[in-house]
Formats: sequence, structure tokens, C-alpha cells
Amino acid sequence: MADRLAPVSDVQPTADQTTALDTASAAPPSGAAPARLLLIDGHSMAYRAYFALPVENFSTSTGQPTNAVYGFTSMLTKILADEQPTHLAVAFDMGRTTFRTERYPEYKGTRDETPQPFRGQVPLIREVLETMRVPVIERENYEADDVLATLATQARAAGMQVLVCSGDRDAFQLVNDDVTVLYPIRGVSELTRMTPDAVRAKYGVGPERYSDLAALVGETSDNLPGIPGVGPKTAAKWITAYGDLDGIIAAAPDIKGKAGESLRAHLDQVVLNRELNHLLTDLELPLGPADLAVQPWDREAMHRVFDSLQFTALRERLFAAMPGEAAAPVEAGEPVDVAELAPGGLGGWLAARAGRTLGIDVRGAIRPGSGDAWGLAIADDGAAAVSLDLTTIDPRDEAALAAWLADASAPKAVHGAKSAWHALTGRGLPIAGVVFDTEVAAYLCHPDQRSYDLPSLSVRYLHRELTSGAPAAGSQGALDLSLDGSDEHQHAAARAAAVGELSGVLADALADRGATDLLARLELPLEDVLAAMEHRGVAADVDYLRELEKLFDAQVQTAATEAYDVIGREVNLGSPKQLQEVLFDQLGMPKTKKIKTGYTTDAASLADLYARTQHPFLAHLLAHRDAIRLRQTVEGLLRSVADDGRIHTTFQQTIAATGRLSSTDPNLQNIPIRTEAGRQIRRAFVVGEGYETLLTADYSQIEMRIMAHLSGDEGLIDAFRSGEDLHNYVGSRVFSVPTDQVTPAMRSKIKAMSYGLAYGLSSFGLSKQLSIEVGEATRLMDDYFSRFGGVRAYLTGVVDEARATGYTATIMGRRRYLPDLTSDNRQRREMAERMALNAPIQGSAADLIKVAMLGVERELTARGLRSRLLLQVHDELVLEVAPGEREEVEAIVRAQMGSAAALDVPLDVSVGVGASWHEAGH
DNA sequence: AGGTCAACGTA
DNA sequence: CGTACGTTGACCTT
Repeated sequence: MADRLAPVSDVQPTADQTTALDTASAAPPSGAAPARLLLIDGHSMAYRAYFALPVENFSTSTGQPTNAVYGFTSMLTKILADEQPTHLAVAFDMGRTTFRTERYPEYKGTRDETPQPFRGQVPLIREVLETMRVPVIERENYEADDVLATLATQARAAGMQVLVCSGDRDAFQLVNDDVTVLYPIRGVSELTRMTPDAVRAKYGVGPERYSDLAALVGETSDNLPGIPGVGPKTAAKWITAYGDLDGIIAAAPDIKGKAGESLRAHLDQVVLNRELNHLLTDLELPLGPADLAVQPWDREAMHRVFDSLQFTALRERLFAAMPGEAAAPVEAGEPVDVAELAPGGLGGWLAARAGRTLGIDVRGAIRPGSGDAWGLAIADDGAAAVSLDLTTIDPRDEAALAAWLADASAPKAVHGAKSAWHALTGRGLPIAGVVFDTEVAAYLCHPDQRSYDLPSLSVRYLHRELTSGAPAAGSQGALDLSLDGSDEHQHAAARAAAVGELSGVLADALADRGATDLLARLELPLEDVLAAMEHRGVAADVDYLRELEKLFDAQVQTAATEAYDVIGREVNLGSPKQLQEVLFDQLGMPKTKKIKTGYTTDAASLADLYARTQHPFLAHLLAHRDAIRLRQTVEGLLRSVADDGRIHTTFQQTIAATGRLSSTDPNLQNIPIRTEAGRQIRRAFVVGEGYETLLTADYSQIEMRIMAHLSGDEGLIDAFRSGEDLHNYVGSRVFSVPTDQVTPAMRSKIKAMSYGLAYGLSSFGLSKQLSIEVGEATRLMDDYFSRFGGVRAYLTGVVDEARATGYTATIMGRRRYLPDLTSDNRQRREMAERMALNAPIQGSAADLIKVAMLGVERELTARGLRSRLLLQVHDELVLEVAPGEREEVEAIVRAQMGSAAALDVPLDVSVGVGASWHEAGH
């Protein structure tokens, strides 16, 4: 079945969605169903959530507790979905003192201080509400319940149906035919509807008498004592008998028995209770019920907030429950007309769109070196699209497609161009002319996110759901087996259209951030370089790797046996839990640093324990750790060797928030080098057949040089210009001795501090690392800064500026936004400050080597050399050099790396060559 | 099956 | 109480 194409679609959903939203946000027309107002006691519900959900299960990776935010938002989501309110507001208490505490200082006096982890979450809840455009109402001196009571009363008078969600039973007095209280039974997920009947069933009196009953019985949580010996039963009986509290008071002298006596003894308290538990319904408020219509959400802000809270599933649920959204057709969001082309018609279709940027979507396998593409959709900016099955494509169409794809002057927008490159190259369809990559563009806009998948970007920037078909080639290893069926084509076309449309929106966002060139001139061309590097792979010596595996395996066995002998039993040495048992219970060793699951057994602590106890078990355990990790690394590499005898890593371009690349599958950026045994592994990376040697080139002290440049510190700049050893030079200034009298101990201290500065190292941290007193570390840092004052000024300046602008920027203008710089939470704020210190330095270094890679690739191509880039390890490039090209390649690499940017300090590059990575290293 | 943690490798 | 990553096995939950 050739060229089966999807049918024409005429879905026009955008207008529908807008309509739905507008309807929801306006007051309902008269004669329609009555407006439904939802009023939430923010504080009491959040507080309930806080205690209902274990905080240890609800925190972000930065340590911010989120259990109250999660519970509150989850509760809100559920109510929105269940009740579909047309109007909505949340009330908060303001401070602890109110007119009630003035009247009765003991009011709520038994309550503990609100826990800090809870208080820190209230601003986050307000942030969530703000992005949802939910009015937050509060009034000094009054409680949230008074606000709710006032609004409920006003709303009822205006003919609205009212839901009051509160964890405070006092709200029951508001219940009537138009006002229902949603009261949490257990935690925050189960709410019971308190209607007049429900109140009567539970308390034996109607809601209008609930306050009387509560006054008699008391309310422990408010610290309002009731009448001793009088429970809800007796209270209800009296209310039924005497009508209301006034009736009871009037009849008090005649009430018999112990309860009667007790009542008479506590009349004052009862009257006070009644006065305090009465909710005010006549507060003056800035907003009335009519002002509380549900508003369209600030979706982009919500995504930002939910990203930072790391609520992925909850976000989906919340969007699904969005008011008005439910009315929109589910299939909405794919305004694409998929053209039915006659066989051979693609060339005409493309020609009719010559010069226009077309969005494309590639389906296929993206394994570097062995990719394949089997589906391709192309969409224009008018949402006309074609979707092609590449496995059955008409030869004329295939030729037209190949020509268009390879035409560098035919502009294309792609989501994940490097992945598309692998898939298409595998099918013999090289791609050129990519002028926009929505994935990379989104990354440049918000580099702190973990993924930039197309459906999320669609929701976020196009405000449109992208119904999921099979994933595009952008998702690693995705296999699409259901090529048949027009749905597949429709989805593919919708993705292509979304890519095209997103490229416009994101281009604007990039321009706002001054990052247009960063994408067009750096990241986009780099994708081709990276794709080629991944495609080439690096040759591996498999036989040698197998030998290493055997060697390390033998070491693992030996170490394990010896360890078992010492303790007289076999345990799983890889289990921290079992190790803790052996070390601290069986062997009774001193406790190490505390971690979540007990006490750490990390290498530093074990080494420390060994120094103190000399226990042989520790030595064997450490040897086992080393050997097992080396074996693991070798085994991982062996598994990664492809059929061509080479290892093809994937360089991720949109992961590291600083702008660095990362390497996965396998990670070739963390191959051991520090220990001799580890370095053996580098011997397995060898020059491939047909090539003469490997060449490595690395920047020396790139981050310190960038710090020198950015800070403009004359001392540090002179240090680099002098050509002397950096740490000796700095050490001589800090310790006031001649350069040749800087001892190795002094030098290593200086080295640690210099590097630490770029990470926001504290004197405490420095003292830890150097095993010196904090005072000495502080003095060391003071001495350093007294000689290199420009560095200190720069470091404080960079944080100040980031706080003011909201972001840091690298030499190439790459931004990282750090909203936590103004956080109330000290831990988060200080973390953000360290990120702000480091991001410009690490990020500028990343910029430089990317520029250098483009230059190297360009020169090698321009000169027709066969030598080629293989790997990048942050400040190092690894190349495979063709016979006879070594000198020229070295010159190119030195020149391109050295001139990647014009800094106030030279960019030194050291180069090594050899048959393996180990030998080429230095 | 899927997610998180501790541990540890790199720059 | 030092930044940026990725991978692994153990452990726990679904």
C-alpha cells in the first residue's frame, strides 16, 4: 500500500477553547444554572495537608518540603473537577492575633507554634493560587472563616450556590439550603458534604443551632473549654428542649442533675464561647462574590511553578480539571490539514512552499551510527501538512524529499535536530538547512528543566494539547510499530505543525532573552558536529576490555573473600544497609556522618574509620568497592561496543543548566583517570583502523582563566600572563614568599581554594576539605582576597546582579534564571547563590569549547582533512587523526581552541597524541 | 515494573 | 556547609 496518506482534517479547535474559557470566566447568563461559588479556608486546609502527608515523601530535590502545597493543590484539583465552580476564592488568616484573642487571650492558646516547614510552604501555595488567578482574600484582625462567612452570606443573597471548604467546624454554622460545607474527614483527600441534613444527623441539631451546641460542648482546638460532663448528646437534648442557647440560659436554674449544676457553674464560659465561635458576616472586603469569577490561568507561570515544585502528575490532573476546559473537545488542538498527495506529488507540494520554513517530525530509531527513519511529516505555517511513510514511499517522492532535506537553503524547523539527523542519515536522507530547533530553543529559554518534550512545549507555549501518537524520533529508542492508520499520520502532522508554530513563538522568546544568535550561531551548528561525532564513535579494544574485566573481577573476588574471612560471614558488600549492620553493630565502630537511612558508608568515611581503627575489614571493603566499580565500568563499556567495534555515546545538549554537554549511553565523560587502575581503562579507547593516532587537546585551568577575565582582577590576570604555574604564583602572593618557596602543601591549599571559589566554597567547606581549623581556612580566604580583591568583588557582584536581573549570563549571553535568589528559605537561597557564582564560569567555559568545536570542524572540512572530532569532555577534545595530518590537525586545534574568545588572559591548550586515549592524555 | 537513594566516576 | 553531570545496585513501592 503505497503513499497512504491521512484524510483531510477540518478541526478548528482554537476558537472553541477560547470560547470555553471566556464562558467560564464570565458570570453566567440569567436563567442559566446558578453560579457556584467555592470558598476555601486556605490556612486550615493547608495545615491539614501538612499533617496528612509525610514530609519525607514530599520534598523537591533541593530539599524544599512540599507536602502542604501538594496536599492543598491536590484537594483543590479534586474539588474543581467534582464541583465545577464558576466562582472561587481562598481566604487566609492574617497573623495570630485577632479580635478574638483580644477578647480572650487564651483563644487557640494551646496550639503549638506553626512548624517552620509548614510556614515556608504558605508562600508557595499563594504562588500556585496566583498563577491560577484565584483571588486570595484576608483581613487583618479577622480569621479566614470570618471572610468566608461574609462572602458566603453575600453570595447567598445574590442567589449563588456556595461551597465552603474548611477544616474548622465553626463553619458548620454557615450551612443552609444554599451553603454546603466541605469538611475533611481524613487527611485532605476525603471531604464530606455538610448539608443541613448532614449537620442534623451528626449533631442532632440544625446548622443554625450548631454554634449553641459548640458553645456548650466547647472546642478543644480553639482552647474553648465546654461544660464538664456535657457532651454533644446532652447539649442537643437541651437545645431541642429549650429552643436555643438563650432558652437554655433562661432555664438554667431549673435544669436538674449534675449536668445542670455544671451548666450553672460555667455559664460565663458558655456565653464567651458563643461570642467567640460566632463568625462575622459583615466584614468589609475588597472583593464581593461577583468579583470572584474563575479566571483563565496563567499557564506558563503555572508550568514554571509546578516545574520548580516538581509536581508532574499533579500538574496533569490540575490541567485536566481546569474550569471550562472540560467543555472543550478532547480531540481539539490539532489544526492540521493533512494533504492527500497523489504519488509523485511531493515535489510540487514542496515547490509550492519554497523558501518558507517548514516544520518537520521524524519517526524512527535514533541510535547513533545505526539509526533509521520510517515516518516523516512536514507542515507549513498555514497548518497544511503531508505525512509520509518512508518505507513505502514512491521513488519520485523519495527523490524530491531527499533533495529538499539535503538543501541547505530550504529552511526547516525540527524538534531535536540531532535525533532527526541520526534517523534520517540511517535511511540515507541527510538533512541540512535546519534553521530552528524547538527543543534546544526551549532549553536556552529555561535551561533548568529536565525535559523539553514536544507535547509539554505545545501546552506551554501554544496553549494547546498535542494528543499523543507514537513518540517522535526525539525520544530515545522509541519504536513505532503502528505505521498503518490515519491516526498515526494525523498525529505526526500535528507534531510537525506544532514544531513550525513553536519555532515562531520560541524565536520571540529567544529574542527577548538575547539568545537568538546563541541558537543560530552556536547550538544549532553544533548539533551537526555532535551528530557526526556520535555517528563516528570511538574505537574500542574489546579483547583488552575483556582482559581488564577478568582482572578486576579477580580483585573483586579476592577482596570479598578476605572481607568475609575477617567478619566470619558473607554479607552483600554492596548493600549500605548490611554494611551498617556489620560496621556499627557487629564491629562496634564509631558512628559516621548521619544520612537518611542511617550512617554513611561512603569511601571518605570508611577511610577515616580505617585510619582510626586499622580494622582490616575496612581495607578489604574499600578494595572491593574500587574493584567492583572498575569492573562495572568495563562491563558497561563492553556492552556499549557496537557492531562496528566502536562506542557511540550520545551527547545531550539540553540537560546541563550551565550550558555544558552531557554524555550518556555510555557516559564517556566520566571514564576514570585519577588512579592507575582507572587509567588502564583509558587504554581501551584506541585509534581506529585507517587512522594514525588519537589526539587530545585540553584547556588548562579554563575556569580560573575565565574567572580572571570576568573579574578583571589584575593579580590573577598577571598570573596567567606571566606563564608561571598558577598555584605557585597565587601561593607566593597569598603566603608572601617567593615563587620558588611555595611548598607543595601551600600549593595544594591554594589549588583547593582557587577551585572552590568558583563553586561558592565556604570557609567551613574549605576547612573540611583541607582538614584544617575553620579559623585557619577563614584566614586563608581573607589573605587570598586581600591579594586578589577583584575576585571577591566579582563574586559578590555576580550574585547581586543575578538577584537584581533574575539571571546570570555567560560570555556568550547564555542565561540561567535563578528565582530562588530571593527565596525566604535560607537553604534554597544559598544554593541559588552558589549556582549564581558557578553558572557564568562553568557556562562560559562551555561556550568556549563549543565555539572551538565549531572552528575545528569547520577547518578540518575546509581543508579537506580526514581527521575528525570524536569526543568532548568539558575542557578536552579527542580527535582521530588520519595518516600524515597530525601536525596540521594539532595546529588547527590549538588555533581554534586558543582563539575561541578574546579574553584578557591567554587560553593555553595542551596537546597529546598516542595510540590510545591513555597515551594521548597528559 | 518503576522510582528513589547512596555511592562514586568525570570536569 | 562545593558546581555540573550519569550510572549502578539496593531498596521500596506499585
